[in-house]
Amino acid sequence: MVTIKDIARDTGLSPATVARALGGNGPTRPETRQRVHEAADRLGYVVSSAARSMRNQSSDMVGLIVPDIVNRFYSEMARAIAAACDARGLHFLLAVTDDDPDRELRQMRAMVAARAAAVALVPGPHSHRSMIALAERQPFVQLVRRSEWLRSEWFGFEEESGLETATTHLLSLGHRHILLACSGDRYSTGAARQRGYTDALKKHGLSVDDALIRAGEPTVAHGRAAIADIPPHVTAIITAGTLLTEGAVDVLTDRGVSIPGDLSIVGFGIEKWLQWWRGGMTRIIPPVDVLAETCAEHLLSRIGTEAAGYSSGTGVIGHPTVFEIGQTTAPAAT
Amino acid sequence: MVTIKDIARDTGLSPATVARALGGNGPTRPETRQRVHEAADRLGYVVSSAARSMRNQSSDMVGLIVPDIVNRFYSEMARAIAAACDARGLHFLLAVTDDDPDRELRQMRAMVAARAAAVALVPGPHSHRSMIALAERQPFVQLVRRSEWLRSEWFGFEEESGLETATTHLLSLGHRHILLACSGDRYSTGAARQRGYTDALKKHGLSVDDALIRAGEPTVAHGRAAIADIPPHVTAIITAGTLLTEGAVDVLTDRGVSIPGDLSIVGFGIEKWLQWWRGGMTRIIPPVDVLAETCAEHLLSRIGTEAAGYSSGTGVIGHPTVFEIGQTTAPAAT
DNA sequence: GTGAAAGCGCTAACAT
DNA sequence: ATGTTAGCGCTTTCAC
Repeated sequence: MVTIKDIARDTGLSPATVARALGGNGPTRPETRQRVHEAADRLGYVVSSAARSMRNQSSDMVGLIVPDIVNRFYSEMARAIAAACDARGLHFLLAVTDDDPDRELRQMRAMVAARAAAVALVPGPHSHRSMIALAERQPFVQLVRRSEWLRSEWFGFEEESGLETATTHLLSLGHRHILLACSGDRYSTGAARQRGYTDALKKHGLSVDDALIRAGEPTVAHGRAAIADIPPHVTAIITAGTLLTEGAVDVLTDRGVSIPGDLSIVGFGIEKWLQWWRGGMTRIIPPVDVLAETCAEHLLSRIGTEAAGYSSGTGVIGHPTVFEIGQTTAPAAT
Repeated sequence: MVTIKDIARDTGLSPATVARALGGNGPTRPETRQRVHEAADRLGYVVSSAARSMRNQSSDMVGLIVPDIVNRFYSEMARAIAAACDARGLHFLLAVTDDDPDRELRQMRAMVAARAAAVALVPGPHSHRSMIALAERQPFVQLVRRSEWLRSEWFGFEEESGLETATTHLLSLGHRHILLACSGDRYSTGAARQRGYTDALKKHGLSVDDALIRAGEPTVAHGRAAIADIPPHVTAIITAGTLLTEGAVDVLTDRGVSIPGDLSIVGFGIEKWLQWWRGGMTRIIPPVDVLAETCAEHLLSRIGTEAAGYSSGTGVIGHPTVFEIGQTTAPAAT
């Protein structure tokens, strides 16, 4: 391994001077700098970020912990944070939890072990209590979902109003029995979306039929399962999640259900295909790119400030979702 | 920052004993280990991976450098590598290049600076020459695309035969003027896909019309541009890339082109919606999940072996693609 | 403008 | 089974 010492030996300078020449910190004659850089290139020198962060007591890594990097929701976050990091000379530590609390904890420990400059987390269900102490050790934000224990800023969406709008749309079309596929209340998003749905029903003076709330994991599999049996009086469904929408569409396509003739459907997501499916799906669109940008900026701006800079009441930013009416919802048959 | 020294002071032991108790390496009395762990938990100790990698002359980081993490092609790779890392107690450094050679080089330097245990790269166009030396410093593989300069193992797809199959399919349906949207030959995949297309034409004794090969960047924008003007005698198109397919579908939907009545189309990709679009798109499917798995296993298995373990002729693994015939291709009008 | 020296936190070698 | 010591590569005083 080529070190600063090797360059010092090669150029006949001291390690200190070499470091200054390379880092551009202290004073160095331009000629010296030249000579040092030439030697560094020739010998193939690359700094050791381990040594540097040891000395500096901080690294240039920013961490992101997500349930699933294939999900576009989260890969957009990764893209935005990676871009923001690159612009600032920071680097990017990605961790995937698969919504497993143990894995989540391991990854959070790894972030602390790496002395990450900042960490963003999409918390899974039942986060371990020891996450709290780990989160306090650097600037930290929660994304999309919010754990009740973790005191931190949060960047997410106004899930309730999104679902309320969607539900109201169906009610105004005359639908009275609306099936909701969503994630369970162990996920803050699942809970919020259920609230939005039930609130809309209550505002219209309707009672909530618990059998029509199909809560489960936010997966394609649950999307399928949630509509495996649709009671005959149901005339509309809402799939309140990207993967749930995908699973439901898969089943509906297989069955050859006529949309919106037999059934109205409101989907959820940002994927382009939603606007191509059956002439364009009526859907809830979380503006993920905006959120990702906002959050990346904020998180990185907090680097260097005190870690636990969170004062309760601040920094809870719910971004509104967009509701787009397409061809998959129509008045209920009378 | 709580260090081993603090635990040593707290327990009245020496730093070395504490390290042994925590790491489980050297011999320690169970009772001592107990005491040390209790103190570590109480004080909130988390090991410094910087210090550890400095001492060990190696880190527990595995790097992946991709053009675009939102592209499912690459997020699948990330998922597979992240999972494989987690299973082995390694961690995951992700870098995004946006197909910018400068950014690619910066990210590769960062990997070397972090003394990554292994690195996988999806090379962009015109990789810098200095990538060569950086690649040699740890186990290294190329993914999907292949740079001619970089000597390393490669995991990708049999792009040529995939395109040849697709083109032959259209030829056998009687199409004689087939437009190809693809990436330029600065991308190894673009070049290979073009070869597959022209080979098929030549085998059928047809000449290649260069005006029908629309090469550009692998982006949605180019997918749109490539079919902005379709010459009247063209009866079929192939969009040889995921984002190109997306862009083309967007335009075709806007224009209300009848598929396959007016035009046959062969797409490319793994996304679920391809099988929903117009009753299922005829398409080339690269089995990305298999490739990702294979590559992750291989890369991690090489950790600890000599870095430049590449002998020419070895390790060029092109995985076959799948060709699925859907509802978007039909016999050419006569 | 340059050099000498110290120390970041950890662990392995060696001594007890 | 535990303690002592040294050093990984870098940067930052502090001298000169």
